[in-house]
Amino acid sequence: MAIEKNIKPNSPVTMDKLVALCKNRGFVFPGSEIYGGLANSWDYGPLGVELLNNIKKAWWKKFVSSSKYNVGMDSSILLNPEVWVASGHVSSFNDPLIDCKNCKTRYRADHLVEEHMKNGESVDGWSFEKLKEYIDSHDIKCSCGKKDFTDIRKFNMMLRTYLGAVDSTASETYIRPETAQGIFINFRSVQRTSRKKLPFGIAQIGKAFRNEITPGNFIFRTREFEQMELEFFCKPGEDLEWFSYWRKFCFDWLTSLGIKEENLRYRDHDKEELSHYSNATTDIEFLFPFGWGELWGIADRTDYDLNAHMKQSGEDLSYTDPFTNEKFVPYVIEPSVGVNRTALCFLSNAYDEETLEDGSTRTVLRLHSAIAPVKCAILPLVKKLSDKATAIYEELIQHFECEYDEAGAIGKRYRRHDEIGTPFCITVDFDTLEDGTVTIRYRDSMEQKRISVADAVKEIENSMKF
RNA sequence: GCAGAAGUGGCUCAGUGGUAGAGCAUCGCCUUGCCAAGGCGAGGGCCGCGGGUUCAAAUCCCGUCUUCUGCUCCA
Repeated sequence: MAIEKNIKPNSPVTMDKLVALCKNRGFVFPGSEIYGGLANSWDYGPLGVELLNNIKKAWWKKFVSSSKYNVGMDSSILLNPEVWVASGHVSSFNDPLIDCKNCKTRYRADHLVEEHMKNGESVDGWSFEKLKEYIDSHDIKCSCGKKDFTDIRKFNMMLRTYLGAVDSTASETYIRPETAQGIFINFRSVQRTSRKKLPFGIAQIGKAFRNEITPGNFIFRTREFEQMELEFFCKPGEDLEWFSYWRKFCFDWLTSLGIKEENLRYRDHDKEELSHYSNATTDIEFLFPFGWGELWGIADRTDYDLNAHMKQSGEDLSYTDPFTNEKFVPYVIEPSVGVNRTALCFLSNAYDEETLEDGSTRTVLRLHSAIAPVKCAILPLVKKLSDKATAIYEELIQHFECEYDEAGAIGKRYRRHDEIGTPFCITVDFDTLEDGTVTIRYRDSMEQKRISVADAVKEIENSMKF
């Protein structure tokens, strides 16, 4: 990245620094690197996968395990194509694209025709054949002067694949662009088996794929990404109340894990911006190094999805209130957040540089213990203490993620762990051989104290609560 | 897709026609008794790829690929 950007006045973080740190320390690598790369794909290394897992664990704990309302599920990535007809994904994102074979400029065929007709008439509903015929039979040229267009092709945001061994006989299907539909189509089964009464929610973590025209900003927008979604079903009329509830719940989850409030804001969509299915939508935005960006979308989807699936499938997805016998189609509140985007949020929020008294600079990731990939580093003060330190290391990895490092000066090893966000370092010295105590050193304050190994374990485990 | 920029060891880069370099990083040994960069040594590059010019190309020319940034678009 050529341009250094930093729009956060009091933070030293830039995208360049984050990308470099991620690559150098094993969080995130450019995808398919040895083959020259693949645009906007990223692979997660040893620290990156821990970070992602910790984020998912923390979300699941708050939204599922410790929630009295919600249950989890895991639906298939490949679904019957009818699902996407019902959801509107097949029809409503279907641009007719046409390319000039000469200069490679890309146009939207419908725009070309409308522009040529110059009467403000809409060509909505025209078939691709009709559009192509109009273009061929009229004097429509590319801006390069040539009239040599490709056939019209539809651009759909969904990635497609074929089920079945032979392409020609296989059926075309889609790779899911969101996890939500997998929940809606299982609504009845989950409700029946979990015996949940309204209001209740179904949560899912999983990958989704979108053929984005413009991906970018590192792991912020990629064609393959992971979502953490909750579909919360409630009675019509109670939806706006629950909408507010989850809106705040999501915000609090972020701040409880150390995301600074000044880096967060709500952005309510106004009426014109609302999608066709939504009553109300709020984004929780985070101040990324490149500017404010959507992190979490909380939408009141009304009964749109369940109705659509009822219509498409002919199945009854309504709910009967066991107390009143009232039968209705539930409304849905959907808080949806991207895992990868959240990882970028945590990294960016945690990144700090400190100038110490001796004038040197310390890079430190102030990650919450629950999120930090490594909770504790075990460091022998000098190599002679390796045996004892190794024994302690082997004990501690039974409790949480630890790293052992004996290379180089002690101060250098502290700094290495500051840089990857390790909240605690345990140093083994000669007193350890005598009385079993170690030095625990804190990433944020750089202070240290004597402690028994057992107490250190307790303290570290405590710090992971949120 | 368009426009701009860039591709030389893991990273940052120097090298503008004549045997591929530096710093940092990595690894080994020594040193090191608590906040990095002390000593010695080692590994690691078809200079993105292909073609051309030349006695000779990382360097000049043409093509191509890839990446990044911006734009178009966006549930």
